[in-house]
Amino acid sequence: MSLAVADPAEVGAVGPLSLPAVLHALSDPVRLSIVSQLADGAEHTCNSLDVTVAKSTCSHHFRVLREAGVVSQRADGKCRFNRLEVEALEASFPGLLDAVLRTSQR
Amino acid sequence: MSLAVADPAEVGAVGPLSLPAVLHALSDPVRLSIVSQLADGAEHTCNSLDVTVAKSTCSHHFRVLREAGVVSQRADGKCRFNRLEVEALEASFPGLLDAVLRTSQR
DNA sequence: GCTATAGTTCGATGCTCGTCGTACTGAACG
DNA sequence: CGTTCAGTACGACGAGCATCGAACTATAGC
Repeated sequence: MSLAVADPAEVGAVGPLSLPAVLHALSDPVRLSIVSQLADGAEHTCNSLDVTVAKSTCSHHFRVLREAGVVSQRADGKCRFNRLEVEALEASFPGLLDAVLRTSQR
Repeated sequence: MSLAVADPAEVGAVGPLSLPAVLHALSDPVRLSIVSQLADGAEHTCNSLDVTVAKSTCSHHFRVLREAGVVSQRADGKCRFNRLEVEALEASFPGLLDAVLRTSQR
């Protein structure tokens, strides 16, 4: 069964946005790279990103980012488009994303 | 012997200040609380902080923060005074500390 | 010299995490 | 219907981590 209710790792996991969870999600180099690549504002599929890990590992990292509320996912046909949750992050932790991206993108 | 050379967890661990390491150091609730309490700019000893963990655990957390370059330590008699490395953090990751403190202090 | 105090170090323990390959699901396209 | 493609779920494995108590070091005070 899969009725698309509020799964823990559902697409737009709208939780209280815990700061430790967000910081932990950003503390992994692979996830930091993902977030960095997602920062162009466009939607990306898992495959369209430049990651050096296996597919399942990539899926795991997206799950962590999703559960922390850092990214959201939208299914469209075969693909799942991922988006940085810029507004939600900015609302909860103003300036945090900017500070992280400023140094990780360079 | 202890000639005060460059130990890995020396007082003023001046490394390249890795962003993942800093984020990981800040991603633990206990350490976040420590940093938050250190944010008044004053120096604190381990004992003068309000932490709920054992002494050895506290020492461990300070070590992690030290190795990430988030805090530095100064020995004076029996006590070790800890300081937030505001300048170093601001130089490496401008705005990051502010963004973290703004939401964790409230 | 003893004792109290502040912190570190040292196992030990149990949990979490990052990684992988494989199996699975679900959609598109013949 | 069968196949391919995108992504997830499931173990499994090794490493790291948070936690503790106990032993240790070093300083200060008596």
